Amino acid sequence: MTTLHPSPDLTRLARVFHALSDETRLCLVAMLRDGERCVCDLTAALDAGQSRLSFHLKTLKDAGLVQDRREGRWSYYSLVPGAFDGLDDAITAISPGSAIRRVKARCC
Amino acid sequence: MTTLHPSPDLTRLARVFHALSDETRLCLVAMLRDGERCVCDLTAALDAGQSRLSFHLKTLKDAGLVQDRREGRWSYYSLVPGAFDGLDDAITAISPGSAIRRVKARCC
DNA sequence: CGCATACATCAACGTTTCTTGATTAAGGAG
DNA sequence: CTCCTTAATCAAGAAACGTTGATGTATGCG
Repeated sequence: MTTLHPSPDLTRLARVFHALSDETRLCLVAMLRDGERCVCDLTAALDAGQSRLSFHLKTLKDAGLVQDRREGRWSYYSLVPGAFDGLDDAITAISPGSAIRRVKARCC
Repeated sequence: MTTLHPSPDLTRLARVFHALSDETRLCLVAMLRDGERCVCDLTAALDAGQSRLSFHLKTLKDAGLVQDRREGRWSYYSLVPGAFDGLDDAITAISPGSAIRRVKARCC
């Protein structure tokens, strides 16, 4: 769940890439690189509507890239440790030599 | 154009990720890892409609991930050398320490 | 308690993306 | 030239996506 290494499942990989395929979400990831942030900070920094960010944060969360933590009235988001490690490897893994064989039966 | 290193422009990065956010396209990338392939081979291997693959190949091409070459009646597609290098770096680059500052003025 | 804040969720809408089948263009075989 | 093949492109429709404003749900303050 935290790293892409073990099972470069195509569906999951596609979802991760989809999560990263939006500028707003890339900005969110960028900000979270600094560390944990509450939604209000992100909203202020990005000058974006609250429900809009909520939507994008959910997308990132569903892709397993960020996690949230409630504290009082605030939600704090942060990057899932290691979630970005091995993205290159995952791509490389989509190759005849490795996990692709399983996939091939299904799609290639 | 071939590598992501020099300018981790958010728009371009988002487009690359979008190109990789589809299972069919990930399969295509996987097959092209083996080397150059003509469209008819890809169509046969993926058991997909011709115009469908043409669409996805165009998407990958527009993102700068694959290139094509005409030879007689056939079109041969292959991965753009180095296009996948530095994807990790690009993600890392979306961080407060580096190019993000330029971006921040625009979006963060 | 009532009220304000922080955030998620929903509903509606416009936009983009993907799929399918038809058409078009260009190459080669006869 | 005619016909077949390969593949790009187009047009139409379906599905997914992203935005906005409204509503819902906690939490905390007075």
